[in-house]
Amino acid sequence: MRAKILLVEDDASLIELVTYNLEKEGFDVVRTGDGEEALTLAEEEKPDLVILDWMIANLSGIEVCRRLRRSPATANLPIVMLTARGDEADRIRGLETGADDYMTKPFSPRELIARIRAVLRRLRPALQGGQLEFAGIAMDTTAHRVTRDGRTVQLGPTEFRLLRHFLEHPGRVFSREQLLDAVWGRDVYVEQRTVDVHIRRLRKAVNAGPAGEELPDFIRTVRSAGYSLDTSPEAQAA
Amino acid sequence: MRAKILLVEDDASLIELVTYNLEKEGFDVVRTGDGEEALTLAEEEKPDLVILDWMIANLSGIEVCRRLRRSPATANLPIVMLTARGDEADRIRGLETGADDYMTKPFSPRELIARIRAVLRRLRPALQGGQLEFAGIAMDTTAHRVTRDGRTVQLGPTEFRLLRHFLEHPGRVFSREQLLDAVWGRDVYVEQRTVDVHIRRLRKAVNAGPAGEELPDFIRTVRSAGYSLDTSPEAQAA
DNA sequence: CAATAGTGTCAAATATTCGTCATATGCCCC
DNA sequence: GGGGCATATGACGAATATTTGACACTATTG
Repeated sequence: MRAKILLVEDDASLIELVTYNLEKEGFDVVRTGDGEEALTLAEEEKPDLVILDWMIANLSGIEVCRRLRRSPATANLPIVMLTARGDEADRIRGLETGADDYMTKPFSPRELIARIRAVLRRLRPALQGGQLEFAGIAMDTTAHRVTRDGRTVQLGPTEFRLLRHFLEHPGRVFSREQLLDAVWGRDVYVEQRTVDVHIRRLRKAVNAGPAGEELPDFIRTVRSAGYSLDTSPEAQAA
Repeated sequence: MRAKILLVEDDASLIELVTYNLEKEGFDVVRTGDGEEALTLAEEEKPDLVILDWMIANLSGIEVCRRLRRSPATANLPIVMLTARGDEADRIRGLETGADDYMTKPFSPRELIARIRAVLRRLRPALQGGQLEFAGIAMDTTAHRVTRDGRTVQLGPTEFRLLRHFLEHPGRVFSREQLLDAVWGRDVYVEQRTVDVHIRRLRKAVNAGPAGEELPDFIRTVRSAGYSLDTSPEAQAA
């Protein structure tokens, strides 16, 4: 998932420089140079992070920061302040008002990116790792939660590990033996056919539609070879 | 609760300066100038944050950072790198290796404190003596008060810490072992099943409705994995 | 120092998940 | 079209994991 960044800045050349670098790094950028508008955009666009200049029109950056923190909808939005005021007192004031990081101009775009990533790494683990996704099936490994098209799917521990293994190796075909090694453990003695049963349980749970009916199967049976996530174009489209 | 800070630094005058300022601000400080020892202390002392100098004995700061991130026990420990190397490339390397913030010498102690607070505000909201809230359950960590839908909930000390831990990491699943480490302390020998009992007591206290009846459970049991705050959409709606 | 609240263990009661089997169904090749 | 396999499916007792109530013991409080 791409992270969306709200850039609040009124210096045209800086906007260009920062936008260019952010987009190059795979972020979506929304821009404004106006403090009031920044507050509106923060609510409406639901950005993952705000870069906030101190000197902007209508409302100072620090005031925007304060208001963002006060509104429940944006109280947790990560904020990186970015400004020409290099004064120690200002930096401290910015941080105490609720900014997560503070950089003074002139700054290195690469360092800005690195700091943004550091903040996001903390705040949106989902944007980093722990999150696996495939054709509408999403797994959060830290929360131990699986959803299909947004609806929670109930899985037993073994089915959970099995699905994780498939999601970690999309498309690849695994023999029953390989699956037993990877999912059950190398030294467990279990019938190979047991895998079939768990594949069945996994299919049943994940393919169950909202109205009790069947969604397209996401596991491909490869006769005489094993199973894999179905990465064929038809399955993807579904 | 006072936050404990591990200061990894070998310049005596800096140690003194930083320690003085941290203690004045109400932090507990643990110190070492040795990289290997830093790793041991990070595990044993369970600090809330590490201040890490780049140039230290035995292992470089960056290597310590890398290893802290790699070990599951310390992977989430906040790290502020602090060093004379002001090189942009070094700063970026530090941030990319997993540091949460990066300051270069010479630095202002007040700014260091402000940055530490900014990081802790994110990572350990409870240390700031704030308000934690989730789905109608509110905890005032300074007043040691918990309410559900406005009604006060009576909790024992252990249940309180347990709930706080969940509120600080919403949605994340913790094994019994992790909970014992985090809530009871690393060196306490207690049966893992004891966790179940406290989960039960916590549930009983918090889920008790006004008319003596049951509110929806806010803790999710993840079979064979542990427990978590229930952040599923269904639970949120309730 | 008595009263009360809080803790950690245990064991019985439940609840869920697992592995296997027998049978049904499908697929491929002759 | 008919073997001969391979996979799918439903059922079930066994194995695991969690919930719960009771109890003895330890802090804490006044």
